Amino acid sequence: MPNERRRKIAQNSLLLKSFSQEIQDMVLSMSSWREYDRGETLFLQGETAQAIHIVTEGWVKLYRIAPNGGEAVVNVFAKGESFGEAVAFRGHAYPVSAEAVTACEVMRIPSVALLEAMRKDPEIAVSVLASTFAHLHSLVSQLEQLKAQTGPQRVAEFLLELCEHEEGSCVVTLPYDKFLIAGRLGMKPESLSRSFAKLKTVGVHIKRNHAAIDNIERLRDFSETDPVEAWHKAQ
Amino acid sequence: MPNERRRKIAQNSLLLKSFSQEIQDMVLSMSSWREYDRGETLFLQGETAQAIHIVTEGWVKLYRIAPNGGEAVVNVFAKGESFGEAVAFRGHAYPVSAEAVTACEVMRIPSVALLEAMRKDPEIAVSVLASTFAHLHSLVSQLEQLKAQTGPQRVAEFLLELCEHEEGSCVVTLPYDKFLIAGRLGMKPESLSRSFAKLKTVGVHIKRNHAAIDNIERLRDFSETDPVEAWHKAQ
DNA sequence: AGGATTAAATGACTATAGTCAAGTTGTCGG
DNA sequence: CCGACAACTTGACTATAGTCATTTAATCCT
Repeated sequence: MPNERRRKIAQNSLLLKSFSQEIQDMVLSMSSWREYDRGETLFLQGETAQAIHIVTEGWVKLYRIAPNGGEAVVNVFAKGESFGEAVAFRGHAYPVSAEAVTACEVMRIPSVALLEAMRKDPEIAVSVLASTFAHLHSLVSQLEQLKAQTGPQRVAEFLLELCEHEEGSCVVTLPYDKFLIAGRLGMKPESLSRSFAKLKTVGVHIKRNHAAIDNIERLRDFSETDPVEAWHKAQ
Repeated sequence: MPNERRRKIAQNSLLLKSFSQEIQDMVLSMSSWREYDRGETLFLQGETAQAIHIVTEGWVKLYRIAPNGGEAVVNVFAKGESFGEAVAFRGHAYPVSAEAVTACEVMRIPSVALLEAMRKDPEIAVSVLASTFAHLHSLVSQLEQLKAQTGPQRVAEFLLELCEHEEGSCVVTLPYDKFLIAGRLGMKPESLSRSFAKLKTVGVHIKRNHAAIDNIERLRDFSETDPVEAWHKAQ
């Protein structure tokens, strides 16, 4: 039975937050919950999905191993985020594998719980769709970044997403190790390191797992500039 | 009011095919339908979605313009495919723009039609999720390809998806022009051209808009091999 | 059929990112 | 405080893909 802190985080997730109190309680009472060590596997691609997951602590990565052996990080989820909605609902095979990248806590909502909730209130389906749409949107953004931006620009955008503010300067904490950030951005750790070095010219300084951004607008400008211009600026 | 041919195609779409006859009729009676010339815009990113689209003839591309001006083709849809489910349902802004890449016919299902259908039969939501999941899955595959495969390997995979069979030889028709194929695969037309040239060494020959594949298994082998090995093979 | 227009292929060159190897820094346990 | 280990950075080199210019081929239009 989930404790209070976990309940709260799960209830605030995009998936559950618009449910009525009653349905939230029902769903949560059917859910189980587990801790994972760093590096542990939650599920593998090809397994049949029977549950939706909500991260209540730590970070979980979804990745895919291509037939040629290459790993592609599809997404990394933080506390309060859910994944696997659309798959679990249909009982399909997972198209990705999931692994704990830090020690973490994950809530597991059996798909039958949601199907039952949906029967009580068809509006539930709209919430599930909303979560799924958020994932869809995030994938579309990633595709855009990979196809239309250079490495340093993707890194800039990644940092900007971590910023709380829209302007001025700030210091952000890198949420997970650089190896994983590189994977998430579709590059090798060495390239990430070189991208960071290039960003020095637009006022970004990396120290341990913190990035100091002198001027957020300047960084945004860099990420939104044409690659060839950006190159001149970074000289 | 949709004619018979269009009805049939729409009814066979992943979105509508599992609906009961009655609900299909209701949804279709609320739908409208339009022809577009090549190059015409169906909608632009940022517009509010109020309908789901089903292609009943021709090809439609979804693309996104990055802030730096780069275009990223997110997907290209053929006859019988639907898009925009998750967005329309929520009334969000489209995250992508849509354009006719050939002259085409598109059916427009207002989201209210589906919401009403869902109220009659909550199982409808499962169909919508199924379609959405298919899109999600396709995006995940694309990400994997971009992150973990070389250009020629992506082209090989693209050709394999067009094949009807699993083995032997075959001739496939390139569904749209090379400029668009290049965009879909995240490369420039010149690179696509060079990729085709490399695929000659694994028995692929391009003539006009047809690709002759001598041996499907050999091509699959190429697309699934480690990039460095693939390089030696293609020498 | 023939010239005009567009699509595609090729060549030369550059940039961007990957690879491999060596160095640096930081962390943790004793 | 020191050594061992891991994470990260840097350097040299290579490959892969992008850019720009040019050639070749295909299509269109009277």
